[in-house]
Amino acid sequence: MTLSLKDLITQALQDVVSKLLVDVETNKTPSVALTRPKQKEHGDYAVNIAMPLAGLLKQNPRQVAETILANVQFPDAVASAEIAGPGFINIKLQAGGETDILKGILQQGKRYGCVDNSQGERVNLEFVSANPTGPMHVGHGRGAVVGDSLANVMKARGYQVHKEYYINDAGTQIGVLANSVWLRIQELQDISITFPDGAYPGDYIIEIAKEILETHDFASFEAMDATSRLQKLGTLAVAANMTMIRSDLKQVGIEFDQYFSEKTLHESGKVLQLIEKLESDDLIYTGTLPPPKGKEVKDYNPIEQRLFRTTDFGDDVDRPLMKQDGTATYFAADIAYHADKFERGFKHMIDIWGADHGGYITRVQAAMKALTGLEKQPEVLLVQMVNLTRDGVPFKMSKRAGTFVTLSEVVEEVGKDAVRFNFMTRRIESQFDFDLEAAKAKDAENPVYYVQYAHARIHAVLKKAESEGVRLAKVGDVNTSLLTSDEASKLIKMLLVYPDMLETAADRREPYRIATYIMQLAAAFHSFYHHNRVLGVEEELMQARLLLLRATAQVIQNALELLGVNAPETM
RNA sequence: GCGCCUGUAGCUCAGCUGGAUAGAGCAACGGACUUCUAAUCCGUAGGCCGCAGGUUCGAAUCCUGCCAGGCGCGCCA
Repeated sequence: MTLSLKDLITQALQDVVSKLLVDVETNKTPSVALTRPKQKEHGDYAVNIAMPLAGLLKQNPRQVAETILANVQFPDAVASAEIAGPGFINIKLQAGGETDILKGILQQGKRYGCVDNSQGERVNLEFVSANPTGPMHVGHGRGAVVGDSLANVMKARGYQVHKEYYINDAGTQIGVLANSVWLRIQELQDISITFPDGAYPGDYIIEIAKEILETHDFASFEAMDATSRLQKLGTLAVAANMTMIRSDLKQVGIEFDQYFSEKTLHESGKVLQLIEKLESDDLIYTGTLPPPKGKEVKDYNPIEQRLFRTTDFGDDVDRPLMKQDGTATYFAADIAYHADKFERGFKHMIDIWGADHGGYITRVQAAMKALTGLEKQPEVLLVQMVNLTRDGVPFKMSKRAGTFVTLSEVVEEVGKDAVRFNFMTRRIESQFDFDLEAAKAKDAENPVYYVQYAHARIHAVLKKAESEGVRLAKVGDVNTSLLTSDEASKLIKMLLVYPDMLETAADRREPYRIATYIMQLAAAFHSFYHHNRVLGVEEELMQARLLLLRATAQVIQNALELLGVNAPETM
């Protein structure tokens, strides 16, 4: 791996820092961090290292900066370094010092910004995991898009990512689903039914009922006893829903490496084995839980039950693993699931959950600590709620009432690219107001068209060049140091920052950075385009500008691909 | 009552784990198409960074306490 210019400068400074600290007693050596200053006058890079050092050396920052500059051995590409403000060191590079890297972008192509690492850390990334009781709604869509993009960035930065979907195909909800389908099946046979409050009212249940009747005799269900009928219908309905969910996911360009069924955990006995193990490790005792806070519980009656000592591992209260009816709780299955991931060799797990599961994090992590000794596993990313509006008027979403808006409907209405890009324009910690009309609008309000337009524009120029018989010079022969205009410098800077941006996006699990970045990159390009003519200028300069355009197109394409968004050549 | 998330321009959001004069887009106003795609660009205006303390050379960023909004708090998943 070759060191970038930035790395070389950082190293040169770091060496001096270590030397200066030789005689100082300290347990920490401040690390040099180059930044890109906002103001052009502050040079190409700036370092604040003199400030933290000043405290340790008991000198004033500017003095320290002088000492550093007197001793540092910068690489040749550094034109000047001067002290500014309270003690910043501003570094200016030779004119065109970094423009060479543009050539690297074209040589690396799709790999620019990526890290090759076959030894990269294995990570299990679980996301979406929407219940198989209906189609995906918009809220699921956000988690899906974020998860998929995160997987892409982390892969690009050398992690080995395994994408997993946990199917909650066990528990009472499946019973409700099965019953709802059974009612609809009877209804389709003109049997009069009463549809209870608890059942799922959505029309998709009728579709599922129809589908099932296409391959199964009504009589065969009638012949069964109620329990096995519901079991059979549950299985069929889950399968139908998963087919639907997978197609919803495919519609936004998402596929998983593995779909993991909760049911199999129960059937294989893994859940019970887990409970037995905890029993034998003396982590379970008989006790009574206090009544819940928050809401009034009228008929609260304390029950004595077997409790898992999760409080010993950081949880607020101990948790039951078995319900009164003798079946396992969701929590029991979930820790069996995460334990299974661990057994499959994943020491690092990331789960993406909806904000409504926030209260669940501590108990799962506590359980995992008890079982595996791992700290803070799984690493949970909470995605805040999506508030859907149309022209500013909110939609009430309720799966129960059947009034939710499906992801599929939204994708059909506004398109995959707009959905994916829009979901990536905000940090996951902030709630998302998703307005259907705004997302659909093909105007400046919609950032996805802004960036796609930039890409298409570049290709328009390239095509024009081709049609005019312009022959692209060999990359190595292009004189990139001619790219000196303000707009060109800004654009080049944006292109150079790309690998750093990807690194933070991956390491900090902040894939939204990619979207923010592309918008800035597109802005830098549009500005360049407007002020610098590419075709028809003097040959050498034209070749340099064409190279810059190609590099820009490459980076836009790479970045959009990570977001699962198309980079069109014409619009 | 407790836990998690949020509060930055009229609106929607960035602000690179403490740096230099807090930035974009939309909306408003004023400009730029005989010239590579105007789905674009350039400019003007717009800010007690929720409030109050604290930490330090330096705070939108870290800590504490309030205020406001969202989510959650029995063997539902």
